[in-house]
Amino acid sequence: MNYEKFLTFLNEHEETLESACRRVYFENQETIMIKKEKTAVKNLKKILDAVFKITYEKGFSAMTMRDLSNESGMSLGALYSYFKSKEELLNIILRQGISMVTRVLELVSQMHNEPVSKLEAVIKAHLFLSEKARSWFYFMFMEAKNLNAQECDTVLKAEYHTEKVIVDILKNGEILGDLKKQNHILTASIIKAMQQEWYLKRWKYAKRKITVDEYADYVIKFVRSFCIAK
Amino acid sequence: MNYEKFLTFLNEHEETLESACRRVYFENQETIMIKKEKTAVKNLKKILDAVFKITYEKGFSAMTMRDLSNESGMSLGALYSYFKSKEELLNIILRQGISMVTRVLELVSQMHNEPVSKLEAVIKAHLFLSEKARSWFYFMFMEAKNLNAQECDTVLKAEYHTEKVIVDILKNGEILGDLKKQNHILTASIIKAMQQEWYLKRWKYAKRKITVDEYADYVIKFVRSFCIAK
DNA sequence: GTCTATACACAGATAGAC
DNA sequence: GTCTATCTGTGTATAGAC
Repeated sequence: MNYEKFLTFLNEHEETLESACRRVYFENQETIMIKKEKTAVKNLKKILDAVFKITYEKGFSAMTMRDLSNESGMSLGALYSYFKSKEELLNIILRQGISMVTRVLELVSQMHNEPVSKLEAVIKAHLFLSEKARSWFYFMFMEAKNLNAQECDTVLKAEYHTEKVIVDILKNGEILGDLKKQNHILTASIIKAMQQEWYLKRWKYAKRKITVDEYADYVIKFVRSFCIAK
Repeated sequence: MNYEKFLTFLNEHEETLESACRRVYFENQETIMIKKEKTAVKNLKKILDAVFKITYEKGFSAMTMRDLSNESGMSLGALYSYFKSKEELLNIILRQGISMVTRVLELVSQMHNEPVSKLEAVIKAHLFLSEKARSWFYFMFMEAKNLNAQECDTVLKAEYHTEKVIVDILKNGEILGDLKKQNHILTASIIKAMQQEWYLKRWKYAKRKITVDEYADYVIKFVRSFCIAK
């Protein structure tokens, strides 16, 4: 699997950015006051793009509603018919981001049985997804801590869930004898750290013209050298 | 080297949190309106502790001066005799943090010659320092992007500098035949990612009772399995 | 050196015209 | 559905008493 093939895979499974906006619309129909789906989805996309852009530069809490109005090209009043407070906007984006990651990893995970290929597939899928939706990933990482207690718990569960996906593969591979005996939690954490590096320091790799395929292959080599049984 | 020995090492080289505050005082004497060193250093420590605590919970830009006043136990007026704006406070903390990291890594780097032991020493020193000054590291990572262009450049240079320390060791080790032929920049980036993981997800390891010594040893094992020539 | 009181700007959010 | 105008609370920063 490389990045290009992964994009095709995402399209086939209705996991584009546009369908993410459609999900946001359907899951928040009580608060979104717009009736026409097409209008709502189109504007939600404009809003999200603007949020990601501004937040990348100054963070969500420093972003003012007037900033968002200018960047999205919509008026203050119009914005407030898509969410009822700035805080709710934050929650909506984070919740949808988490469910997107979970869905995709689940899909990929079910496509493989053998531990080594499953491990590689899951690592690559996460990297490729973070490349495709990099502003979303960056946003989730940087803004998750600014949530209220309840929403914060949702994020924590997601963190543990993606970790557990890796841990389970490592455990199973150890039993089958394909993978070395190791501390599963520490290995999984380190793998997650390598994945995070990609979307947190995207600018560095862009500047050095390192592609996501090159980075992914290097991570896999690194992980293999430590995990594979001899 | 373990964490306890590293703390002794820091004390011997005047790299405590208190001396960091003293440096802040001496390097900003034009803007700090307090004359008595002892008073200034004591209050700067209170201010920094309060900034780190509040910022960890809600981020720097969401921290109000009133929050800082309450948490530090100093009045608004008093705070403004230690820095002339909230933005300047941010700059001061980031600049001092960067110079602390640079100094310590330089010190440790000069104590070793042989590539493998030098690599391990530098990796561990960074991890141990981030453990000792974890709020400072967390703050630097999360708030660096909210700087103006000039200050932002300082941070970038620091990022490249710490990366270069590792790259140089890898190159030298390759020449001497101790380390494998590899992409030095990618390996260094991945090592940095593992170091970041420790201070960014400190709560996770605290909850699981994983100590910095355990984490450091695991990182070293991981790196050795990939880097050492056979 | 530190405090309280306050200036003044700007934030989030809403009402009501179109 | 979207706009403009505006309310009201809260932000940073300062002035001047102690």
